[in-house]
Amino acid sequence: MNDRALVHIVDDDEDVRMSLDSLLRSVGLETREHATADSLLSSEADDRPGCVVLDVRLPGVSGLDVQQQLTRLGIRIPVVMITGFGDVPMSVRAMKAGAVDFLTKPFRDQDLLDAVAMAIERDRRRRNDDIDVAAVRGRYLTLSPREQQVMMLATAGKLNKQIAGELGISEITVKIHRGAAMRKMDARTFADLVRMADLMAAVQPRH
Amino acid sequence: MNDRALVHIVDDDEDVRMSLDSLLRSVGLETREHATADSLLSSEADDRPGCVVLDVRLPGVSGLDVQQQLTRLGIRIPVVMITGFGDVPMSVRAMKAGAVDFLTKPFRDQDLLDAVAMAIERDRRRRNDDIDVAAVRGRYLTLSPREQQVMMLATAGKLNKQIAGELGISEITVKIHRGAAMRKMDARTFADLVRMADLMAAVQPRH
DNA sequence: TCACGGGTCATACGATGGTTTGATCCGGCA
DNA sequence: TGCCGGATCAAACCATCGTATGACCCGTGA
Repeated sequence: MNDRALVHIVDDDEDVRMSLDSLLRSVGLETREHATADSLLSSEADDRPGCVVLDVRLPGVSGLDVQQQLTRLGIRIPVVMITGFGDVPMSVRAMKAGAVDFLTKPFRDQDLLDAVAMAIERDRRRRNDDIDVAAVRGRYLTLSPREQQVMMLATAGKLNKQIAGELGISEITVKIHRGAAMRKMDARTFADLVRMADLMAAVQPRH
Repeated sequence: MNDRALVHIVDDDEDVRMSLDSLLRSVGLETREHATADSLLSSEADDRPGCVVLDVRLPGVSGLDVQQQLTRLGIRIPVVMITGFGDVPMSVRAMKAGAVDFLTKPFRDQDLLDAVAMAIERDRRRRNDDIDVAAVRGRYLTLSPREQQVMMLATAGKLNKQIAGELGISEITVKIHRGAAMRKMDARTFADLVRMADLMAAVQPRH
């Protein structure tokens, strides 16, 4: 509901690319064509929702490896797999790796469009979530070290008095840091602050 | 790390069942054999982690339909699909529906054991999460209607004074309800209460 | 009829939270 | 050298929270 979506088409067969391209454009989607995996990987990150339509059979590397590489690079764009020579283990691997769909050629146009629509919707949601988390995290980084400490201890349920004890400072100083944290985090209430702390803790925590 | 896991084997071929049975028992897993989908569906719910090893080809219904039916019934036990006659669309449908894995016969014993182990681990985690949510929800239900209202408004960030205004009661009464909610919810701090409210809101909300 | 739980409220008190004013100290940086 | 942000603290003040005591009303069920 925000930006115009962009679909990356990765297939070494130019005819297939053109065909997919015109199909996707016919429903109002913008597209980029890539003949190789490198072309996709070297394309600059787009600041809008989108997905990748990825052929499994590519010159050099497999589409499955490309999918894995995207994950490894932290590029979490949804992938719709297509292939002319698919087998079950291949499709299962792709789906396990998070593919939105796995279509075997020839597929019906509508099936691809459905898969792409689903992928874009998924990306849109993920991006919105990421934006929220990034905003909170960004504000958190503007806090001074002490303010960050106080915020974490406070949202963990500690009283100002306890925080003061743990940090070896006076309670009045804790209150000042706490107030600054609330202001900088743009938290109207303490409940907001707790939720922001949880939001930051929910993602990222390298297990 | 809690209870002994239970694996349901659903296959109409007795030889296959026995073979799977002995394989799974050989690694210390407990099993139940089912020749039909109905046998599985009519088996009582087990109060321990487990999974289903489900043949796609069953007399009458398809394993895919059984999987769907489990979901529809709210039985969220993980499913490992196996089949002798699998094709890509079938495997994709199963994986989309949440299957842990989709193996085509003949498969290596180790592949099945890996899939089952993964499924059980997933179930264990889900069950632990469910237990936490159920415990909180259970305590929430012991709150009187007023106490529930006050808890929700408080965790939404409202001040006692505002809550009193919205409910048309005095602030002192709000404090009493709030205190009772804290006690009954077993929340040591207000931050705990906020997290409990979020935990309950996170699941269930039929979107 | 009585007991009980739920809901309501007042008074009173103490603990906790939040802000302002004003001040000191320190390290980095122009 | 002087400025600035970060950190520290005190005093004073007010708002808010939390709980205890005691009280009243009401509907339900023993």
